[in-house]
Amino acid sequence: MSMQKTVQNPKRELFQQLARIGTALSSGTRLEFLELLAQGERSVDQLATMTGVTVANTSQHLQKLRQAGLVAGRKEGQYVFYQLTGDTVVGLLEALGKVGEVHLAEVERIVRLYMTAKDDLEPVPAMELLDRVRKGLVTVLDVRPPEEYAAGHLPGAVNIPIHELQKRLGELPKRRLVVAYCRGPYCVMSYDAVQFLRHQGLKARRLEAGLPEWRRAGLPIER
Amino acid sequence: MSMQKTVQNPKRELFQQLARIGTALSSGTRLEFLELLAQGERSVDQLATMTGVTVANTSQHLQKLRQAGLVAGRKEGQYVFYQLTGDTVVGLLEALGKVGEVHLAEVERIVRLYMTAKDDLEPVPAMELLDRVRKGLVTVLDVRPPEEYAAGHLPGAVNIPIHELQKRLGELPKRRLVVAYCRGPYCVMSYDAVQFLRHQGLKARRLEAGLPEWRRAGLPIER
DNA sequence: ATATTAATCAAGCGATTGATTGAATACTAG
DNA sequence: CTAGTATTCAATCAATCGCTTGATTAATAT
Repeated sequence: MSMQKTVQNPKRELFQQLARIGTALSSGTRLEFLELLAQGERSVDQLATMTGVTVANTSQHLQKLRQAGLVAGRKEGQYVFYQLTGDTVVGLLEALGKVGEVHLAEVERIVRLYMTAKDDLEPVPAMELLDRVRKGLVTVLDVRPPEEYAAGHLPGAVNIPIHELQKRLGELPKRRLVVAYCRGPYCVMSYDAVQFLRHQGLKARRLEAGLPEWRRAGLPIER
Repeated sequence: MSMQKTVQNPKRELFQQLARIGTALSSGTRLEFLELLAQGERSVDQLATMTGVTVANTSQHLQKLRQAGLVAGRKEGQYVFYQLTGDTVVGLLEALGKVGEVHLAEVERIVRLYMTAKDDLEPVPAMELLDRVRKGLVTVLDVRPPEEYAAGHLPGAVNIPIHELQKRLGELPKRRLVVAYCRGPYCVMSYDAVQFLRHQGLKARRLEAGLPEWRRAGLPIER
């Protein structure tokens, strides 16, 4: 009943505040929203339909994320577009994923199971790629939907959404190395693309990071 | 009532698992434990007395952290010593703090209020320091308790706990630059030390990171 | 105006959380 | 063995969480 704002230990108060961010990360659904928002801004019902979550529910989740300072909303017409508040948030998600892969057996299992064997599809480090692209030694393939590609993509990247890969196979070089990427470390599309291309006899590898990580690393982006 | 393990979308399952880590970070008390454990391993009641939390409560928190894969326990005699499972966890805490400082107004306020004006006590980047230490241009001051110093410290660092700083002031050079550090970005001791030393007419600055961040960056450590 | 669509608000539900308390295990010292 | 200590387990309770439902507030279109 007492509403006294006990001015406690400042450090404790600080951790209490940081814990609000932790709470924001404590729901799988919210993490899913964050990963989608890492690709660019989205409206509420875009997020709702993409995840299959109720609109009202989506709205509430977004408000929790906003209270934690992770996202910000921008009203345009009757739409409200949300986006991440900065690259530090992408860094936080990266760190979270890294810890999960290393220290949570269950996560490691899922990654290994569904993201196709990592050993077989060894990824390309981001730094290495830039050089090779400049020298024209590799073709960079963006397998995301055209809207996401339009909002920003790797320099010189070709955009062929994963579903059109089969019929547009001719656009890719037969001998040169193709490096595929998509949304991030947990985006399955680039895994599938590499697997498919290899099956077609092409030389294909996967980019280690997705676009958000690429941008966060301060590497150039094309529009 | 139904306990069916709905084999849903693998990505959803993955985020569900990562959310467990988020849940572990959703309590200020647990974050406090994590920060303490970043200094080195601690027994349950060490942590309990350091934070003023009940032993039983501490034990339960630690178990949640363990279930999230963030800490691991090692039994020795009648004690159980807990420690972080790896440097990735330190990285996660760093990322969390960074997001908080940048995007949570409340955190920024607390840091500015209690951690003493940042502008006035501009910190030294870690990389810069290593060079200057090798050249003998600066004195590195570790203001943590002797036990923590013994468990690992910066190369060539002098250990003078914050409480003994006044009476052992003679051990520090009057003209040379003194760089103080302690546990991490939210450790107030190094701020206080710098403020005190400056008041005594010495040249003093603060190290940006604490020991955990230093170690995580792969920089050398002395024992 | 009326209807439509996007987003939020408000109330209610079962499930989970953080903390307390007291008992139950371990291990050590005498 | 007994006494003491460190840790965990088990039960409890208020508070919070995630989600659903239905109403409400905006902006757009007819």
